[in-house]
Amino acid sequence: MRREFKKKSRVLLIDDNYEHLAGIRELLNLEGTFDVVGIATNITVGLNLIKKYQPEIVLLDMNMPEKDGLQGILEIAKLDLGTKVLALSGYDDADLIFRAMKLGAKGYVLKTMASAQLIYAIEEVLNGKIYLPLALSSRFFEYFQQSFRQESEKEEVEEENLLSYLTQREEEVLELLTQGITYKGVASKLFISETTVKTHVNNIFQKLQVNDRTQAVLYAINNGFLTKKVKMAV
Amino acid sequence: MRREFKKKSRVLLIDDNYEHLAGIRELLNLEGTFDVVGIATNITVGLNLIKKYQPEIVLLDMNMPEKDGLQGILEIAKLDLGTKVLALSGYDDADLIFRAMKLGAKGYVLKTMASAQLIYAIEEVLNGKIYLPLALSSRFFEYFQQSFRQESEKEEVEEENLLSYLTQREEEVLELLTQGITYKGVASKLFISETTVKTHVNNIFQKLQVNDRTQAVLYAINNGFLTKKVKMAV
DNA sequence: GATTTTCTAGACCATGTGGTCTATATCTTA
DNA sequence: TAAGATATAGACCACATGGTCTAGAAAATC
Repeated sequence: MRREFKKKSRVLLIDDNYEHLAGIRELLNLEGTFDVVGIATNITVGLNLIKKYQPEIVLLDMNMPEKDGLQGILEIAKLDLGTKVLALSGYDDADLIFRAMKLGAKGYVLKTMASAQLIYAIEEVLNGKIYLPLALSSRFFEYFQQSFRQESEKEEVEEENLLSYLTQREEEVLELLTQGITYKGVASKLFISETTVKTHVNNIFQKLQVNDRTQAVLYAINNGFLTKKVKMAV
Repeated sequence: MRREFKKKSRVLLIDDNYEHLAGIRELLNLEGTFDVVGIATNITVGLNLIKKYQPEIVLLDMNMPEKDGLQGILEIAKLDLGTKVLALSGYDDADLIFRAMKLGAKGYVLKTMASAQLIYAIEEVLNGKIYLPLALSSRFFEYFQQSFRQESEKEEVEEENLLSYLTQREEEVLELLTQGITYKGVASKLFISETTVKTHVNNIFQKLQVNDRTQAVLYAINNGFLTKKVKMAV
């Protein structure tokens, strides 16, 4: 590894708990491969220090008063300095983990974890990897899958909606309507007369309980008529 | 643990490679805590065996000809027997991992991994956990974050779209159009005359380069006019 | 202060849209 | 075989919609 010949990695710490802050600084200094370029007890100060010292990685506490950690991740990203964020938290709140990762945190570790694991996490992140301990990734995935389950359940319910009463031909017509095509256009696309299209459209309106094409299109979109084909294409 | 007093867990294997199938069966039988109730070299047969033997867990190969593994996950879920699926694959394809997890796989392991790790994965999944080895979860998260990054970049681009040329009043009118309201309705809602509404609408059409309200509404929806307010509220 | 933009609103007209009713051929289902 | 659903299509009518042009008042910008 010959890490000792490498330049030390610049690290910045943001945590509203000063004790904890000092503890981590101590730990990282002892490790010897890190250079703690700054510490801050709130986001605003932290952002200024980041701009000033351009650390490679920021250890960011998630549970802070005022501007919370999620906001912090966003704002650090906005600086566009390529700063990596390793989220720190006292709790393994699935929602928080999910959102932090979604916003681009490179990792998420619990404060209760062994210091060796923290060091390891930092190194992994510095090496360009994303690090989430097994216990947390497990929580993350439960949340992740649950959100998709809810989505698909909602979709199933939606399949029992008014759209299901449409005949195949009516669906074809509706699909063209959702592209903003006129009667004439639909007629020529489906090789039927304009009046036939009108008949279909009128039947669609009655089945969807709407009065005009705009409402029909809106109903279709809101009830997954279009997305069904695109979305979740396995 | 006293695992030896527990009932053996019913396991089913699906993999188009019979050699591999037999190998895993051997491994699990040696382990002693599993009861391999069936093996199949394709999804269709596998589904029938699942219905028959109702295994607690299915080890499902992702890379199969014809019906692929993702389809398999979906169809096993549709059986609604609470069968847990542990995905097996030869490659750490991020997209495949992402989609498998999205569809509800309880875990994902590589065929190249040590057998002890496979056993561990199976046990974790049987215990109701979701198991993704660090290397794979790392790949998953890269993919996951990238998809969100693209999404937000796309949104930023979209803010530079034709919608931005609309005046405030025109936006108000458009918003009402997206609710399927007529000229008359818009006029009374905004306390202006119907002809004024028409003027606004015509201006909107020109700015959005469309010919009718349906297309305008579609443009608005597709370009985040409505969702912008709701979506991604951190 | 002059210019531009925005919001307002009218007139006129062609055409698209929606409502209703009738009707035939085909196909499915009871 | 009769009944029902579906796809087709015509006629007629009222009105909503879209295109174009003109124009005044207010606000913003230069």
